[in-house]
Amino acid sequence: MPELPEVETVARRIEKDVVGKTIVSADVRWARTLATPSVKKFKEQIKGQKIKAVSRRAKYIHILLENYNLLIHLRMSGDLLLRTGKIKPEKHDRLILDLKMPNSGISQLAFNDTRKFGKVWLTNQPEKFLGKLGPEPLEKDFTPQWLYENLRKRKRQIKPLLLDQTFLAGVGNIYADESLHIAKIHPQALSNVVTLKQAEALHEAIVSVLKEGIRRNGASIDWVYRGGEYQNYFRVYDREDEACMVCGTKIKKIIVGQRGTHFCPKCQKVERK
DNA sequence: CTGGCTCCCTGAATGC
DNA sequence: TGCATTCAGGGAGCCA
Repeated sequence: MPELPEVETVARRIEKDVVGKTIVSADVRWARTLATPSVKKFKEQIKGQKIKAVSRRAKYIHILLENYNLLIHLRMSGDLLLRTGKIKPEKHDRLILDLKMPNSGISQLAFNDTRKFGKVWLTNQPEKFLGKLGPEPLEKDFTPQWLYENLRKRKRQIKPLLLDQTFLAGVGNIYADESLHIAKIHPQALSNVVTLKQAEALHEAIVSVLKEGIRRNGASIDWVYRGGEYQNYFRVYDREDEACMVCGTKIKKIIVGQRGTHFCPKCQKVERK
């Protein structure tokens, strides 16, 4: 499921091929994919807009246009696909943008999303939707000290807190489980009793796991999101009853904050202080 | 402030 | 074999 590394991979993949092109028309194939504005306004506003840049913020893909910002959230099963020429839509295409260069033919940017959880925003106030997000884990302002202080400020189970996008941006279920295992912290440990040493270990684990995910083009789970390799390197995620790579104990799966959670009961003990 | 629950969806897995 | 049911999962919204 697209988390920071998968979204980064998708953004980098399309960037070269769309920057500089002009959106000549939009085919909205599933109206509820548009968070804002209405289908009618979306089509009017996006028509003729030139694509200036593609970047990522948290799990959003940010496509900068001349007068607007196109924000795309892939949620569970979304993907962006680039096609050359006039090709008929594929199953699960929810939005198709026809792109054109001055001296070349049509190409298409398709938002394909099996489960229809994904959302697209067209806005001139991107900060309205991105402003409440926490820091980027791969940027300079995410430091061990910041993590320590902010974990201590809250009193929550640590895993749901890592998944909270207003706390830290971009971490999802897979990378949270992987990070906590590397840092040897129980997913239900309370954030306010984490030690500086643990926070430092967690910081390093989050950064390394996200970088490794990006290096392997993300993780492909089941039939959702294709092309990544990171699923071959999972330590705990999707490894229930398999041996922990550190101590050999069977990995356990429990529900934490309504999310499937994988951890090693020996390496990741609950802290009681 | 926190946590729990529901909703949005489809396709794979499971049940009979 | 085939039909019906169950379930995962990111994030918003609601409630306690």
